[in-house]
Amino acid sequence: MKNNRANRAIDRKAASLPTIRRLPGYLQVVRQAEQDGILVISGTTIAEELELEPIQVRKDLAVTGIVGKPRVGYVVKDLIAALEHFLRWDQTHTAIVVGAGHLGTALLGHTEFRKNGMNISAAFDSDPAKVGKKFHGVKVLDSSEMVDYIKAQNATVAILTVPSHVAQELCNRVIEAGVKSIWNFTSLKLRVPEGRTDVLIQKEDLSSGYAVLSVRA
Amino acid sequence: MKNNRANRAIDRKAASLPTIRRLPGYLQVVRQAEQDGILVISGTTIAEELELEPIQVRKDLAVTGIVGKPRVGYVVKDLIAALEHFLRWDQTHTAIVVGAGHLGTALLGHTEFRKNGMNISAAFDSDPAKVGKKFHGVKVLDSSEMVDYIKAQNATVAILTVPSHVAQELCNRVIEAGVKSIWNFTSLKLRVPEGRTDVLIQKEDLSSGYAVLSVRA
DNA sequence: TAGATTGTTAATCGATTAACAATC
DNA sequence: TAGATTGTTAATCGATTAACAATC
Repeated sequence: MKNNRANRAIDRKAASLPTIRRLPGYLQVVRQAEQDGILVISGTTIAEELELEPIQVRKDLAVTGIVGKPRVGYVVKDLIAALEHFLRWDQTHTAIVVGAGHLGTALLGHTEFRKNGMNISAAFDSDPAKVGKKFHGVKVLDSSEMVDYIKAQNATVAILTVPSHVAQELCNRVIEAGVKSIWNFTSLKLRVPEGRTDVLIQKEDLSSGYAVLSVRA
Repeated sequence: MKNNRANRAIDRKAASLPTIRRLPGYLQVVRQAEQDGILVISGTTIAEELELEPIQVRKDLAVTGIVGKPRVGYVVKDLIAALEHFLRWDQTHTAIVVGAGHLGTALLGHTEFRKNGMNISAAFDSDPAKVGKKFHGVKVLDSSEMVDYIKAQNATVAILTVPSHVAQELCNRVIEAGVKSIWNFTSLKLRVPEGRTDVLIQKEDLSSGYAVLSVRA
């Protein structure tokens, strides 16, 4: 198997971060259209639904490789497939939740993830009171089993919902065990070990959202 | 009392959305420095901590009105105050959580919000099994009491964690009752009633983060 | 056909980065 | 003083928006 990033450049156009972040919104609208029995949808329609500019929608959709029909729009079925494929939501990613606290268990119940290819197969916690319990059908295992589990199950995604003071250490451990993507819900900026350019850390920052809410209100 | 937005323009420089979103990160670093007994901190140091460019940190901090000392940096105590004031985190905002599901109750336990001026005083749900319960010290009340409660408590923020299909209706109801800011955790794009330019809806989008994680991995 | 929509190429806008004088 | 850091002004970079020919 060759380098993933290089291969990807061939079958995908480059997409900016803002574009990538808008794609799920498009997918949601188009999936809804499919539910409503609509077969073809125009960029203009999608734009109205999301209060965006039609030109922005067209440009964004273009990164998926979808080709529309002038005068008509995009074939709904094809557009969904193109979006899902570009997002890699058409394949299963095995994930674990690290930290079975309030937020961690809430994410276990988030059905939307599963619909989009992310299969959370276990949660881990060091609290004996939590170990062995099940939340939303997902079992909480002891942290000491985490590394072996990641290797055995070939988990590629770790969702970090632990207290800040243990976040970096657990980050290191999941990377060591083979995790390729870390979804960091802690308020701490995490660092990847020196030279591990194959690992991605995505920070999910509630305080940023709260800042916008506070300042713009 | 005069128009808030107009007043604000006088004592605050305009800040771009990206800048606003980075401010909580700076605040976190500087609060940590204070904890460590550090009295003065340079933009360079903050930048290193967050893996940003020093010039970006300086430019961002400037929006708060803080003035640093060449050769030295910023007085930690003053910088914290400036950031908190700019973010309006130095005053209390009364908030309610609408929808006491997994995510809603998780947010009730999020202590960081309280530290930053957001006081979640109640949660609302229409499920009789949930009404009357307490999560993390916050009571769940019946949805039918919501409008009266917002008026009586002068709640200005509503955190929406309800199923998509009831989100728009509840959005309308909290606005009607006087809420000025809605933090929308549903996957639905919400609309404010015609002409209500005094209401802000901030979408908190887990699927955007997941998209970045999936595509960049 | 007439007209709406796509997709490309160019223009604009805004955020980031660079350069550098001022300063403690 | 020497040198690190601030804050301002200018340059660059990248994303958004506009214009428009192609097309079904």
